[in-house]
Parts: sequence; structure tokens; C-alpha cells
Amino acid sequence: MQLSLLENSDPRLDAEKRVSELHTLLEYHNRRYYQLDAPEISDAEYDELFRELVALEEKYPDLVIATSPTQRVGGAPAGRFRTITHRIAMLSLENATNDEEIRSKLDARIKKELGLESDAPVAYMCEPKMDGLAVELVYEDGELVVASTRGDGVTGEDVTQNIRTLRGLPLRLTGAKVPKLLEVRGEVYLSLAAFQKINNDREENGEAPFANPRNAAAGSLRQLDPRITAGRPLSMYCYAPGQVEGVEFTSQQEFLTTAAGWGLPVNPLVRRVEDVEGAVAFYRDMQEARESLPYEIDGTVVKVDSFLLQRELGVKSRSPLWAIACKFPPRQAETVLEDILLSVGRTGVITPVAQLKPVEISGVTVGRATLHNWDELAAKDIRIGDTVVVERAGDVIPAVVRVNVARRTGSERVVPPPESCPACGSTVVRIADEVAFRCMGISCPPQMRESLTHFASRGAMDIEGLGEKVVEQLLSLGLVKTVADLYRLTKDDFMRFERMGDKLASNLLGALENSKQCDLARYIYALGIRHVGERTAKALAQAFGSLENIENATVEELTSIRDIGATVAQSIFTFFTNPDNRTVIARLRELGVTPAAVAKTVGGRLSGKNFVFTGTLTRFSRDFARKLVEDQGGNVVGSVSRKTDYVIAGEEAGSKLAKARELAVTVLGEQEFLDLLEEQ
DNA sequence: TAGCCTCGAGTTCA
DNA sequence: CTCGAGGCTA
Repeated sequence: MQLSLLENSDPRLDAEKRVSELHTLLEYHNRRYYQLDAPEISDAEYDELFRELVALEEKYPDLVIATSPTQRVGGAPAGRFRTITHRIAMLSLENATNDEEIRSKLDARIKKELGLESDAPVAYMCEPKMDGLAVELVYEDGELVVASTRGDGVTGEDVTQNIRTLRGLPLRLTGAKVPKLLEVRGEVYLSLAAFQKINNDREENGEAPFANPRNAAAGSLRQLDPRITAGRPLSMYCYAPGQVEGVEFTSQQEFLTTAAGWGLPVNPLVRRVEDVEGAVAFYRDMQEARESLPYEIDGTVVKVDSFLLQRELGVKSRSPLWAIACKFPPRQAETVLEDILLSVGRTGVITPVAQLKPVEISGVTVGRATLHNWDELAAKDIRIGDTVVVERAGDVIPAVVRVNVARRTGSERVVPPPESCPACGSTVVRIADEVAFRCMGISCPPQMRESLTHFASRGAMDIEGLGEKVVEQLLSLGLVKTVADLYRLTKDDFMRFERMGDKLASNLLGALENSKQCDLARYIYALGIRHVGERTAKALAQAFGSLENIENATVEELTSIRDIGATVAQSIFTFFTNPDNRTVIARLRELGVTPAAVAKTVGGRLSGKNFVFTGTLTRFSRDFARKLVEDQGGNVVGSVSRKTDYVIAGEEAGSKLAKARELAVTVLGEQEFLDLLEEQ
């Protein structure tokens, strides 16, 4: 297939022609590659065509059509990959940062939980912690069918096509007794050699190099087109099973050996140890081996080897009790703290921020770091002009660790807490027992700016296009004083802005209009009541059903809601009794901002009811049961108390059942529990 | 009353 | 990600 020559002189028309031509070309080569397995052009040539199309589509967004090859591999740019819900949530791990924490946060805790003597040995499996990104592979009848990223742990992105390009990964499991279903988790990473090669290529092409192998691996896995991923030699090591059918493992060691037998890559450095001291030794060994490994690791992972013990220990909300990540000390750098800036947040809290002489830490240049508060500042005795040690906490957020006192010259300056707001000059107050200093100004510009952006933000009213830039212009032109004013804006108002065309203005107006009918929960969250975040807003919406009910709620009514205590209730009550706030809400209502009332009773049949599960459930999993209860507004808690309404006893229920009897709490069997949920 | 655990708020860089 | 603070349970 040949490319035609373009002769037209109108660039827009040229682009249109070329786009359609590229569609045909790419589709053709896709067929040759995927279906006929007989490509006519190299991957690099294909990439070039693909990039050309991406570039054209970026320049002329209206030329993007649903059938474009750029849209084909996984959908539109916003959510370009299909979402996958993990059958079992992919949890994160708690961290230990030194030997002692491995002993206390893992070993000692486990023994306490299991009621073991403190010197009883527990066997652990130790693994290097690869610095990459977690993925989950699903093999059905031995065949790789889906691969997804960890995402937020509950849902991730479908990266099957990209994962299929990993040469070290079997598309079909080998060996005897391949299970019906095997979900396997592991870490996708780039070897240092591959990382070097990619960055060399990028620099030759005038592209910005990746900061570190992990970023490069993440970038490669999230490519629109699998062929680009194919050019990036990613690797993977498997480390944990997910849902499995047709096979059973009794230990982590057995799992790893079996997985390797099926052809799955398993890190050969894993080591089983007889007790926690072995795990500590492994941690030390790996720290030493770190520099000579062909890939980056950022620590080790220690897991209880026995799956039986793992099940017995169970999980907390975000991490299992039976494993811990032992992090190596993060990479640090020294630099000069040039200044301490004061930033004012949405709630008026004044935060000191370090302005640093730019310094590179693990590939990224860092110029600022939060100093949190003045207690912290004083504790670390940080002064302007100090030479400080900086690290990136969790390899992301920069933090000032300590001052290099040896380099003090005596000309350093201490920054005292502000007596008046650096932005508006209002009084600054430190509420007793609180760490924060707060600006009390009612029309403090940064506070107004932040509350407006918060109102428009994604979790709140989700007004697309109303970001910081627009908000600042609205404020400086005096067009908006409260959130209600947003809904009075006209197209002409927006057209006065810099870099605001007809199109953007209409989009913004559309987004505003759209936001008028939002969930009650989002609306409550958007109001920015102190102590009321996304979660509490949701709870309020569910409990009260309408804004009017919340506005008129008493402190007692508010306190009766789970997770709302005296402080939060008072804050909500105060917010709604404030006449200014009432005015804004009334105006919003007049302007048509009417959040959908929530039917209080929807799923709320069990609201306020506390459930405890005990024993082995045979008909459903605990997670599933928890979902059922929560869907109907009930709570699931861990232990039986007077506040418990129902105890659901499975087989071999133990102490919790006894406690329930003692406290005369209703005990239900599994069937009775299901019946209760069915009742209407 | 202490010791979890969860939520809220603030923050960095590409 | 981290810190502080609020709420709940033992």
C-alpha cells in the first residue's frame, strides 16, 4: 500500500485528508499484523504513522472519530483503557523502615494476634521489592485472557494487549495440572539496561528522557498502542495469587514454586526463613546487593509463609496483617533552603513551604517541599539559609528531613508563625490544642480562590473548565464573590478573559448548567464545611435525604449518625446557622442549583444496624456479605459489643458467638441472614 | 483513657 | 504521601 502525495495548500483540508488516509493505512497494517501475522512494515514505521495520526488529532480534535485507530486500542483518551474490577482487591502493604520495625510491626503483632509466645518462630517468605508497577494477570484454562493494572486496588485498567508483549511471560501456562482459573499478581519492571536503552533512544529523538525506570515502565505500559510497548523490553516477576480455582496452595513458597513450574517468572532471589531474624538478615543482604542488581528494588517484602496462618490473620481495610514492605532508606540530597513561603489553604490554615535551591533526587528536580506546620519547623529547627537534607517520601512528595547543622554560618533566619495573614492581613489565630495557625479573614483572597476551585473540583460539583486560572480571573475582575455568583455569569463575562474563546465559554456555561442537578452528597461536599469531606458528605446525604433536612438538623440528630461526633456535628450545625452561609445556599437554590434529593430509605433498611461475622462462612465470602449489608445501609464491625444488632455465625464460630450470647445479641445463621436481607 | 483506624486537608512534579 | 484530629472500641 502506497501513500498518496498531498497537493492541497489548505492545511485544515490537508489534515483532514491525511487523517482519513492514516486511518486506512493503520487499519490495513493492523490486519496484516494481528490477524494475518504477516506485517509489511516494521514496528518503528508503524509507530511513526501512529504518532503522526495522534499529532494531527491533537491539533484538530474535531477530526477524532470513534473508529480512528487511536481510539481502537482501548477507547477515548479520558479513560483510554477499559476498567477492570479485581475479583479480590489488590491491597497495599504497611511499611517498615528499619530492622526494629520488621520485628515490632510484623512479627510481634502477628504473635499477639495469634496468641503465640513471643519467642515462637513464624516462618516467612522474603522477596525483593521490585520498583515497578503492580499488575494482575488472569489465566483461564491456562490461557492469558486479561491483564490489568492495580489502579486504586479495586479497579484497574485493562492492559492486556500491552502485557502480551512481555517476552518473558507465557501466553499459555505449561506443565501438568494447569488450573481452571489462575489470577496471579506481580510487578512489571524495566531492567536498568532496558531503561538506559529507552532513554538513549528518546534523547536521540529529541524526547525528554524518563526520570527513572519505574516511570518508564509505567509510561510504557500505558501506551495507546501495544506496538510501542513491544519496543520497550518490560519484564515481570510474579509474587502472589489472586482468585484461584482448580488448585490449592498451602504456602507462599509452594505457590511460587508451582507458578515457576507453569512457566511464570519468579524472582530467583526469594528466600524462605524460619523466623523474623531471617527476614531481618534478608533485608540487610538485599540492601547490600541493591547496587549490583540489574534492576531497581526499593526494599524487601516479608510475608507469613503459611496460607493457613495468612487467612487466620486476615486483612485490615487497606493492608493485610500478614505481610510488610521493608523499605530501604529513600535517596536523599542536600540543598540550600532559600526561603520559607507562607501558603494559605481553603480553610485558612497557613502552611510554611520551603523554597529550595533546585536539586535532583532520583531523577526528579525538586524545588519546593512542605514544612507542614510550625511545630515541625521548631522541632527540626529549620531556618532560612540552612543547608538541609531532602528526600522524596514514598519517592513522591518531597520532604525536608533535617538540617545539616555543621554548615550553619550564623546568618540563618528563624521564621516565626505569622501574626497576621500574609495574604489579606487579617488576624491569625491558633486554636487551643491545634497545631495549625488560621487566618480568620472572611474575604481572604487565597481562601476564596481555594473554596471556589474546591466547589468546582471533580469530587464536588465537577464543573469542567473552572480551574484555578479561570477562578483567579473571576475574582480579580470582581465578577464572583460567593459560589452562588458562578451561576449568574453570562457568556459575555467569560469572553472578557484572557485566552477564552467562544467555544470555551460555552463549554463552561454548559458545565455550570449541568452541575445544577448533582448528587446531594457532592453538593454538601462542595460547600466546604469544616470536617466534612467526601465520606462524611455521603453519610449526611444518606441519613437526611435532602439539604433542607440537614440545614435544620439539631446537633443531637447529627451526632446520632455513625462517625459523626460532637466536633463534626457542631461544625455542621454552625455552618448552617451562619446567616451568610444561609444566604448563599438560598441564592444557589433560586438560581436552580437543586441537588437531587436522595430517598433516605433506599438501601437504608438496615441503616444504623451493626453486623458482626464470625466463624467460617460457607455460602458466601465475608467481603460479599459486607457488601450486601452495606448496600442496605448497615455497618459491619469486627467485634461484638452492646451496640451490635446481629451476629452472623458460620461454622465453628468461637468467642464472638459466646460474647453475643452473653450480651443477648441476635444470632443468625447464614440462611437466616440471607432471609433478613430479602425481607422487604 | 489509650490505642487503634479512618477521614480530612494540604502538597509536589511531570 | 503524610500529618493531625475525630470517633469508636476495648
